[in-house]
Amino acid sequence: MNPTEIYDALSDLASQPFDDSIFPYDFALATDAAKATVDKLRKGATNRSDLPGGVLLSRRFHFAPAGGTEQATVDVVLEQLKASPRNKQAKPAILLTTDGTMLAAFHPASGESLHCPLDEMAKHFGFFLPAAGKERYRAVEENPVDVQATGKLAKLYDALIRHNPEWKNPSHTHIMNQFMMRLIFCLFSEDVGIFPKDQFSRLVLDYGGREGEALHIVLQAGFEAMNLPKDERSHLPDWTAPLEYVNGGLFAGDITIPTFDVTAFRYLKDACALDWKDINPDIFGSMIQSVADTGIRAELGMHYTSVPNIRKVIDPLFLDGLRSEVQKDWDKPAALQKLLHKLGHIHIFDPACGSGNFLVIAYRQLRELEMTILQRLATLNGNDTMELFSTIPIANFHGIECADFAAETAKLALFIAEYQANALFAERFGRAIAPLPLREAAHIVCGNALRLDWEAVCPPPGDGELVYIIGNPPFLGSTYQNAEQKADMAITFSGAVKNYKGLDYVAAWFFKAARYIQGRQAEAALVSTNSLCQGQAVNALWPDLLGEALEISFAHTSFKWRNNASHNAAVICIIVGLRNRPETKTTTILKRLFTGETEHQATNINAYLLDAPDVFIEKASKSLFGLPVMTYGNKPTDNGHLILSPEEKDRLLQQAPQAEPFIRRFMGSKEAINDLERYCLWIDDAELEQAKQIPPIAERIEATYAARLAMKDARNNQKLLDRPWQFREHDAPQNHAYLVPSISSERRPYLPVLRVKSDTISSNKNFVLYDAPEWCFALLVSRMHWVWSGTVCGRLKTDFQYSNTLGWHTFPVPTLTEADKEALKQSGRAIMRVRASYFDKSLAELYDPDKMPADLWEAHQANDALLEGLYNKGQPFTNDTQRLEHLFRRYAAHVAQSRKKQTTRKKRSTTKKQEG
DNA sequence: AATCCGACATGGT
DNA sequence: ACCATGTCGGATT
Repeated sequence: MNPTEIYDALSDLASQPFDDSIFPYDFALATDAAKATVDKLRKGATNRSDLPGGVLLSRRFHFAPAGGTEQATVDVVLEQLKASPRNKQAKPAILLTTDGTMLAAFHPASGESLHCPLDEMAKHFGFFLPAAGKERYRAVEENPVDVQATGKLAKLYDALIRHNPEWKNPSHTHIMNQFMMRLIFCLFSEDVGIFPKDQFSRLVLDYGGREGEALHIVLQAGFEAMNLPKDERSHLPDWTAPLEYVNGGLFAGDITIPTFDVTAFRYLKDACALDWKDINPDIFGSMIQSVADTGIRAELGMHYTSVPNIRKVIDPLFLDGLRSEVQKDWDKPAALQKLLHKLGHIHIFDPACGSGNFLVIAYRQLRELEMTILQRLATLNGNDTMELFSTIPIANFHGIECADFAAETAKLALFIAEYQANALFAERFGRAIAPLPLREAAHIVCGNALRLDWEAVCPPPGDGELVYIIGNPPFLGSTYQNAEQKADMAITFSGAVKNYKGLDYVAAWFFKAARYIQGRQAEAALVSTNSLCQGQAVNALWPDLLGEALEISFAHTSFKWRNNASHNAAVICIIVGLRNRPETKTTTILKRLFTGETEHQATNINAYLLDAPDVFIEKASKSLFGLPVMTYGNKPTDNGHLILSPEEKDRLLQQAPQAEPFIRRFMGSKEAINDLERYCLWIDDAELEQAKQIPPIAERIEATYAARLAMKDARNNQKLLDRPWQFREHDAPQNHAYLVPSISSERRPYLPVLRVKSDTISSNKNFVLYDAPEWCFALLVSRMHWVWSGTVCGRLKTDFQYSNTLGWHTFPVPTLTEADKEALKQSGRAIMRVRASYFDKSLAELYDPDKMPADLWEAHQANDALLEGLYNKGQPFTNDTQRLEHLFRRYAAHVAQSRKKQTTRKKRSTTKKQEG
C-alpha cells in the first residue's frame, strides 16, 4: 500500500461505527498488514499483548481499548501501553488506544504522541505510517492535500486508461503524462488565482457533456488556446477567447486528449473540487509520478531524494553560511541590503534534477531567508521606507533532466513554488505580484547531462554572481552501465582521467561539476554512492578530480538511502562538497565532516572522507613491505556444475564411490565464516582420464563446458573451455592456507581469517595465503590490519570487501627480525589455541561483538600489543585513529622514498645515455 | 591474467 | 516485509 491507500483505508476505518473487538484488526488491515497475518492475529496465535483486550502485532502496533467497564481514559490506557513489558521484544512502531470517541497514540521511536477525535484519525495518517512499516515523512504528514490530490489523480488516471486501453501502450505514456501535467496546471491555476476562479472547472462542467462525452473536444481546443496568444485563436471556438495564454511551453507540442467515460468524468470533477493551492511542490513532483503505471511508480519513487537528505546537501553548501551572515549583520541595514543583493545573484544548478526536488527546496529556503531579511529591514528602517519585492527569480534555477516528463514536472514545480512563495510574501507584506503570462521559467533543459555543455545550461558566474551545483545523480556501477552510458563516461573522462572505466556513473557528474567550478565563484555538492570514496575508485578518480585547485569542503559519510517510497533502493550514500582551495595557504576555511547526526570540524577531508592528509592508495601486485604474495581464490565460472552441496556429494558417492578422491571441501566467504559444508570436484590434469571414467563426473564436466560456452565473457572464457574439469585457478595448499573472506560483516572487531589444511579448496570469495609463514596470521588478525583494510579496501554496502592488491600488498609493516617473527608466530598460535577450544563454534559466532569469548579477546589484545609495540617503539596504540594515522604515515613515507629512488635511477640512466 | 565491484541478492526472522 | 550479511561472474586493467 502506498500512503494514499493508507490514507483512504484509515478514513474508511474512522467513519465506521466503533467496536473495540473489531477495530484493532481493521487497523491492521488499514496499515497494510496481510490478510493472513490479521487472521492469525485474530485467532490470538500471534497476538503478543498482555493487556486486557489488547492486540499486539510484532513491529507494527500495540492496541488496547479504553472506556469499557473501568472507564479508563485514553491517557491512562496509553500509559499502560507504554509500560507494557511485551513491547521490548515485539517492538511495536505505534501504540494506540481509543474509547470510540477520542484516540491517543504514541510513536516510541520519536517520543511523539497524538491526541485527536477518532473520526479525525485519517487527517493524521502520517503518524500511523510506521505501523505500516513506513518511515514517517514530515512533509506528507503535515500535508494531506498532496495525498488526496495524488489519490484523485491516480483514480482519474486509472479510469482513463481503462476507457482508452490503447493509452496503456508505451507509445502513449508520454502524451498521457503530458496530458496529466497540463491538467494539474489548470487545476492549480484556477485555485490560486492564476486563472480566474473556477474558470477551468466551469469549462469542464459546462461544455463536457452530461457524461463527459464531449470533454476531449473541449480540452483539445482549450489546451490549444492556452498555447496561443489571444489574437491568434480565430480558428478555435469562441468560448476559448477568455482562456489565458500560458507561456513557458507548458502547452506546446502535441496535444492529444483521451476520451472520458462517466467514471473518468466524475474523478475529474472530484479533482476540480479539491483545493489545490496548498499542495507541496517539493514532493508533489515525485508523487505525481506515482500516478503513472506501477513500473514507473517503483522506479521513480525509489530514487527521489527525501527532504532531509536534500537539506544535508544544501545546508552545508550555502544555506548555513548565508544564515550566519544574516545573524552577523542582524543590526546593520546596509549589510543586510547587500545580502539581499547577493541572494538575487545566486544561481542554483542541478544537473540531474528529476522532477526538481532539490531546486524547489533550495528555492524555498532562499525565499524564506530573503523574507527574514526583509522583515528585519522593515523593523530597522520602518515599513514604508523600503521597496518590497523578491530579488530571487526562478530563472536563477537551472536543471538538466533526461526524462522530459520529469523535466516538465520540474518546471511546473518551480512555478508553483514561486507562486506559493509570492503568496506568503503578499501575506506578510501586503503586496502581491502578477502571475501571468508565466514570466521567465526555470531553466530546465531536457537532455543528457553528460553530453550537454553545462555552461550553456547554467552560464558561468559573472561578477558578483555565485553558482551552486547540487543534486543526486544516478548511481550505476561499471558492470551495470549500458553502451550509451559507457559512451557518456568516455565523453566525460577520456583524456582527463586514465582509469575511468571502472568508475560509477555518478563519478561523471562529480567530474563535470569539478571542472565547472574550478577557478570560479562556484561550489558543488552532490549525493553519491559511498563506493566513490572507497577502494580503487579513490585513486582512479580523486587525484585528477581535485588536482591542485580543488578541495573537499564538507562531507556526509556513509548513510543508508531512505525515502518514503515503499521499495527503497539498496544503497549506501555519501554527500561530498567541492570548492576551490583558498588562494593563500594560510587561510583555512572551516571543513565539516558529518557522521550520522554528529559533526566534526576537520583540518582536511581526504578522498576517503577521513580527517587526514590527502593519501591515495594504489593497487600493488606484490607487497610493498616484504610480505608474501596473497592470491585470488579459485574462481569456478561453472554455473555450479563443479560445486557440490553436501546432499549432492552424498548422492554422487552413492552412485560412484570411486569418485571420492576427486572431491574436496570447498569454501567461499560464507563457508569459511559460518563453517558451512560445501564440496567441489578437484581433478588434477594427470588424473583427468581416470575421473572421466566416472559417469556423473563426466556429465558435470560436460555441463561446465556448456555453461562456459554460454557465458557472456567469451574472450575471457576461451581458455576455460580448454579445461572444463577445473576452476579457472587450480591452486591448493601443500600444507596449509590462510583464507581471508573477501566479504565480511563490518561488525566483527577482527577479520575472520581461517586457517585450513591441504584438503580444503578456496573459492574466489576468499583471498589466500598458501603455505605462508605462521607469523602472517598474527598480522592478518591484528587490529592494525582490520583498520587498514577497512579503510583502504572497498566495501559492499558498509561491509568489508577485502582485496589483496589494495589491502594486503599495501599494508605497512615494520621490518621484522627473526625474533619478531617467532614472537608473532607464538602469539598467532595462542589465538588459534583459544579458537580450537571452541571447536564447535564458527568464526561468525566467535567474532560476534556481543558474544565474543573473553579469552579470545585477551589473546587478540595480547597479539595487538605485541605487534603494535613493533610499530611504535614498544608503545601500543590507544585507538583506531592513532593506528590509522601511523599506518598512513608509514605508507606515505614509503611512497616518498620509492619515488626518490625512481628519480635517482632515472637520472642515472639519463646520465649514462648522455655519456654513451 | 587477475580482480573489484554491486541505486545488489538472498536467506532468515 | 525488513534486516543482516555475503554469491557470483561481468567488465576492466
